[in-house]
Amino acid sequence: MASTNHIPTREKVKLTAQKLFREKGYAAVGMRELAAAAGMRAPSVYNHYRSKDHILQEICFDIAGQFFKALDEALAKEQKSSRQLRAAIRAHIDVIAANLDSAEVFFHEWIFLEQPALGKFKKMRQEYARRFREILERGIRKKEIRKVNTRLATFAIFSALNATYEFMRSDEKFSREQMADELADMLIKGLKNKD
Amino acid sequence: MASTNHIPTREKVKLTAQKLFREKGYAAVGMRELAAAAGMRAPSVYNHYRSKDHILQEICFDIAGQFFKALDEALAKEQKSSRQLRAAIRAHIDVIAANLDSAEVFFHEWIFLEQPALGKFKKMRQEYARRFREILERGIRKKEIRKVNTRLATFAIFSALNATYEFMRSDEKFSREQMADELADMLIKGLKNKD
DNA sequence: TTCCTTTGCTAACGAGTGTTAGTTTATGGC
DNA sequence: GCCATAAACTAACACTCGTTAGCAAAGGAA
Repeated sequence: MASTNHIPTREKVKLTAQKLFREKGYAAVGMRELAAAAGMRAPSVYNHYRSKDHILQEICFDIAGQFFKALDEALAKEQKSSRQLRAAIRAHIDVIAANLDSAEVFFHEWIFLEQPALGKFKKMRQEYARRFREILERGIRKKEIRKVNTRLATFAIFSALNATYEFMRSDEKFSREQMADELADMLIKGLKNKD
Repeated sequence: MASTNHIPTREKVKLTAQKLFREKGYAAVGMRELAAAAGMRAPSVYNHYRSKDHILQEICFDIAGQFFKALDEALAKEQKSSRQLRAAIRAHIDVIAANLDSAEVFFHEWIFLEQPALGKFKKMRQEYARRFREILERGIRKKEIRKVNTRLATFAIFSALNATYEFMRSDEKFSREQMADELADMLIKGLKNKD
């Protein structure tokens, strides 16, 4: 039975889960709470999802797919490394902005995934990071980017980017484009004044 | 009864909690599991801590105090803004490095604090961020730092710094000093090559 | 050694957990 | 309208949760 908002019930469960998991943490949200927030009783959720873990899996892997897709598309448009870096940053932020709740779940709650999905997810995270690192390494080889520890830099870039959800929640006066540009500037040009 | 390692039992409970809360998340670690890992039964923990929440409080507020202390000491030694920023970054990383487990609990698990501790903690976070932002704003006024959105920059800096625990766990070949310097360089000078 | 306090234990409480099984209701197709 | 299926429900299972109460053991001081 589709809900009254024309959102399919399964989708509603997922959206509700994203929100609650993000607000309270996966482990602290029970199926009864989730079901009630979605407008049903807990056992009904099992008509749509096999288990609580499967909800988490779908949330995490869906948005992971979006990050990869956005990155691929962004990289396909640019050749120069610092431009690629900027485009990658932009792509990453766009995905976060379009999926605030699930992005937060993706960043924080994946540790609760059960095997074998957990192992698969870890590999995906590593692969995505590797692609960012490649951009940096290419840029270093071409002398476009300073010689840095690319592993450390990748960690720093990701965490800076991944915290943008907090900023997005607190200040809506920024367009995505502006924020992406400012962040990219900060990371690429640094904070020090050149005057 | 002090444990056989000459670590007071209460301290052992705390260290164990830090580790488990960080590994599995506060909500997913039960008192029975925590007690067993500390070498006792769950009800015995209540001889040392009033509640599970009080353990979390002590973890969070203790390290918060360390962050503030380290920051104050670092700022007292420097006057120039970009040097202050570097010192602040260094101080922050030092605290993380010395308290890997509790730092992670501090970053991720504070949302589980119960009121009124939660409200108090949020204020502390904001105050700490405000101090960083002040460094940036002072530097901008003195033209030492580029004109940036200081709120966004503070978010980015913090998250970049706060993710260093992940890097510290994965690669021990770096000294703290080196890592602090490289991160500070990345944030202050940026990634782009000036050659 | 004795006594008191602290700290460990066992047993249990009242509450919550994810999920299954079976029944009832709603929906969609003919 | 009828029928089959999907999706909602209730009841309940087996388990876990944080914690209290009371007893036992250990440690420290006199």
